Amino acid sequence: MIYNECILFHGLTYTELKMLDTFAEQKKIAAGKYLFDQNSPSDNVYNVISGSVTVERISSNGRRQIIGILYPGDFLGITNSDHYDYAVRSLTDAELYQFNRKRLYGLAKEVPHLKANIDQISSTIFARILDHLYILGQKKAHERLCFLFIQLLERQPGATPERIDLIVSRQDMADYLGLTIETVSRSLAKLKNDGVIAIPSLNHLNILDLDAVKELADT
Amino acid sequence: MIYNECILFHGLTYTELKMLDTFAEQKKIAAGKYLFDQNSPSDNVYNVISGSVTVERISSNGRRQIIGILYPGDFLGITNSDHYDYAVRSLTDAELYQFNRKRLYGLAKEVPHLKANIDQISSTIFARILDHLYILGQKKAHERLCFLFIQLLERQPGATPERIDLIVSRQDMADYLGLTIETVSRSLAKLKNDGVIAIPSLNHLNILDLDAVKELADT
DNA sequence: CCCCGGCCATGACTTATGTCAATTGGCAGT
DNA sequence: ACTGCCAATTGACATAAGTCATGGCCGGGG
Repeated sequence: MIYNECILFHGLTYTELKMLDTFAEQKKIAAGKYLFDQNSPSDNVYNVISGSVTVERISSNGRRQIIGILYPGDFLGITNSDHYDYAVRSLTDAELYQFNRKRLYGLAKEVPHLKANIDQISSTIFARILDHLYILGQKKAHERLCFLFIQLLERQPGATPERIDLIVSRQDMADYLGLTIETVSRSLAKLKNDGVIAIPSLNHLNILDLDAVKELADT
Repeated sequence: MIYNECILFHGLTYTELKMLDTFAEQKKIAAGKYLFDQNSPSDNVYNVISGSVTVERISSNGRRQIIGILYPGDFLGITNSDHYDYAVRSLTDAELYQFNRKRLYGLAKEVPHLKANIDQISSTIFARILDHLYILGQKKAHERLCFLFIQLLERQPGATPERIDLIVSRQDMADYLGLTIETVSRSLAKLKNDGVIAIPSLNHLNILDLDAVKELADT
């Protein structure tokens, strides 16, 4: 059990942690690979240790919606269904902890603290999805981008307003925000012209006017 | 305890049901009224008994996003947070069961079956939100409308393809689908012209080509 | 060092959706 | 039956976003 700061483990006894450990596995995945596909059986719950992954849904006609961008500490695969209704792809080389779902849920029945932690995680995910839903329904392109910036700033390790590493491609931004890549490009240009942000290099974002970004992103 | 078919109660003993009953109250609410406002303390969990309500989020600048349309049997207010991050408004006169949230969750700790039922409900809500998110990110106006039609058809009591009562106004449709009322009107006209649907009167929908609607709505 | 290929940016144009305003249509109350 | 009201439709127009095409930039492999 090398990753102990995880919310899943809060308040558990040493014995309980040891039991978790019996069905936890460490998993590595290369950048751009899929951890699992949409509709595959929901055998495991994962916890991101390092790197970054996206949760995405692809429809029969090829349109893709990115549902979430996950960082170390984040969970995925928590569901009551017997299959995932999304796929998970790595943005970077990534390491994850993999827990057998059935056994994790079984243990959670015995250990109230563990169950409470899982519920807390679900609740956080739900709140994020609601924000995202609102953004997609009501916001214009440049506002959606600001929403993304705030997400990156708040959640990406090491991010500061002065420097945020854009590990997502323009296409990923588009798929996360329900836009096309060209609209993303143009909206970035607009925000640059307005002096709200700067993009010193392709994959570096500098938020010049944080208040403006927050205002535009506001849910 | 007059409403016994509810999923929340599946598998509970008579004694357990009696305990639930001690903190359940029946609540009536007139059409168009708010059951609670956004950011109000999350004191209760509700179960819709009759009528229909919407879950909605309104931002500081006045834009409104309807997150869900709920029917008898549906739950709302399930959260781990101490406040709701949405408001609930009735579309029709409605009756609901109100459960004190703290006491319900307390009982759920004692009664694993009850906890499992709550988890099942949360899971269903989550799946719906994911579909909705995808629709808002990727679909055109007339496709979004078809998505709504399928929702109504599947969930509204008494709905058949030949006759669906539109208890939602055009504005509600717009706010649910992230569109304007005019676009809703025009997209309805388009679907009528294409022979996919008919609207015999303002609030009655007749799906003429169900396959086409399903195809357009597909998530 | 140079070339190639994958992103990204940008321009020109199209289209979907939003905005504003006028009109219609149904319904309730008199 | 008339009136007034509210919701929905429709038209004319504006604008945001999508589409298609081109060219630039940068990094990796030869």
